[in-house]
Amino acid sequence: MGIPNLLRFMKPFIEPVHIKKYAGQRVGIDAYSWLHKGAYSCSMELCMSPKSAGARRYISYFMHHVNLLRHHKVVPVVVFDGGSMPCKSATDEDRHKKRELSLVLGKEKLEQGNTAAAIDLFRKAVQITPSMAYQLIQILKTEKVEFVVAPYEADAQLAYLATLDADQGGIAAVITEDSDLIAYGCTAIIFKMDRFGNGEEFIMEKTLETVKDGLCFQDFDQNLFTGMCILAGCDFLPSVPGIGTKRAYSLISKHKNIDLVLSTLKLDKRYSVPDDYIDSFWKTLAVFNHARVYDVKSKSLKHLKPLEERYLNYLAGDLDILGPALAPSMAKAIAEGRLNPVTMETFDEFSRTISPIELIDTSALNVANQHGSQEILTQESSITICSSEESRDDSIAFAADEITSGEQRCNKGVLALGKFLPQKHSSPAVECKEVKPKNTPDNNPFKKRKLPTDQESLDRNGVSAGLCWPLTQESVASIPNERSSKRQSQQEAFRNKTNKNKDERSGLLKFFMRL
DNA sequence: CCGGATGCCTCCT
DNA sequence: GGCATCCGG
Repeated sequence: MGIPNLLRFMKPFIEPVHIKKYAGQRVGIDAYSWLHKGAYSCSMELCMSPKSAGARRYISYFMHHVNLLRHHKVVPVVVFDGGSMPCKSATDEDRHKKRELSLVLGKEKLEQGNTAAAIDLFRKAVQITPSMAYQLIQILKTEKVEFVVAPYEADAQLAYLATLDADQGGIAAVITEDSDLIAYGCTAIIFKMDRFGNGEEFIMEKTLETVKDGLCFQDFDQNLFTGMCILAGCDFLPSVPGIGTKRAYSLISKHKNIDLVLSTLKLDKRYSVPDDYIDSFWKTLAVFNHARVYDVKSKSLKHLKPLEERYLNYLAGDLDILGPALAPSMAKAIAEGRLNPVTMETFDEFSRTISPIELIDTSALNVANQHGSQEILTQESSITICSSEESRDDSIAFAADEITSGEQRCNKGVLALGKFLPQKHSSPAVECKEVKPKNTPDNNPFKKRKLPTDQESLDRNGVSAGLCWPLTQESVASIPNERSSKRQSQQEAFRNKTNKNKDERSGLLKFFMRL
């Protein structure tokens, strides 16, 4: 849901822009926003006959926008969400249930012959599945459009790419609908881009130095800015009741210090601050600062902003709030769209019934040919993820999940795959079919804090509760050594938890050692 | 004035 | 996901 009202609040710093401003540059695309809008045009088909040609109109929509960018000599870099996408938070759970209800009601209406009402309900039932993303990826590959599947949040991946130079695979701006990009400190964002290339632009640097409409961020650094966003409420942590963007801004603006803001808030009798709020706040800030992203160069996971080794050790047992680490082979497979980041399944080739070329309509192809893949290829992008060498990937596909099969991906199983996965290949090959991922890892435990419905997640929260936060600038400088024994036991607990899932994992391990 | 809850819209014609 | 609107503190 992003940060409620943040865009409206930031309106004075958002200006009209046309995409041609970025001619000759690389621009990142939050795939979810175009997928969702595109799906709206074929919601009924997606609900009733997901494998029909009509159900792929969302791909035409997407490619139209891609080709619009190419037409203006902008190089698109498409970024998909990775783990934990379908079961993000409690509110997502609610939405999911509402969508399922709409689907059922829609089918009823259709049977009754009330098409108009049915269409209305199907629109409310639209969901973006990994399968849809996978099908789009096949087209992006044939069209030589660069893409990457983020290990977790696409937003974090986009913010990371925005920090890199173009020759390192970086992007000059991000196209999205999601205000979270602001919280991640993304340098340049284009919101609400329409099919003609008009949008609204947010530039972080400009915002931090301009005074407008009584708003002034001149004394804000990135942490204060992100802190303001977290206070106003975000997907990871709901705001203290009564606090929205304006009060968040006032508080940060007044104290210019997060510790002070939090302690002031805690003492203020007008608000009831949950006991674990301050703790959670710092964790959330750590997620926005150090989220796991995929580094194309090293083909492994990195942190959005570097997390120094000593902090890594310090946080050892608690790093799962960033989502489990993934072995490079796995991170790579996810990033390249070969592995379903939610279920961790690869697939069987039989699940894919349509060849990529059949998925795209001819009009899209014509436009593509006009503006040409050629020029895109000649653009220097030393890091093109989807290279032709991977044509073998065409035989692999996401399991063709129906639009209705949400809950199987919303797995309550707790499994930290992460740092205990082997980093080297060494073992005999194992058939894909032996990969048994039914009990899939829950990718972002921190988010699950919002819905601690099962005992395991409660246990885990119990474990995290005793950890060594916060990571304020002050406290980071003086990490206490005396906590080492505590840390040790936490690590041990973590290890035990991981071992418990060893068997479930072994199939996966064997498979990935082969990669 | 401020924040929160609610309900409608995103496609394309 | 956003946005407009109305309502309650």
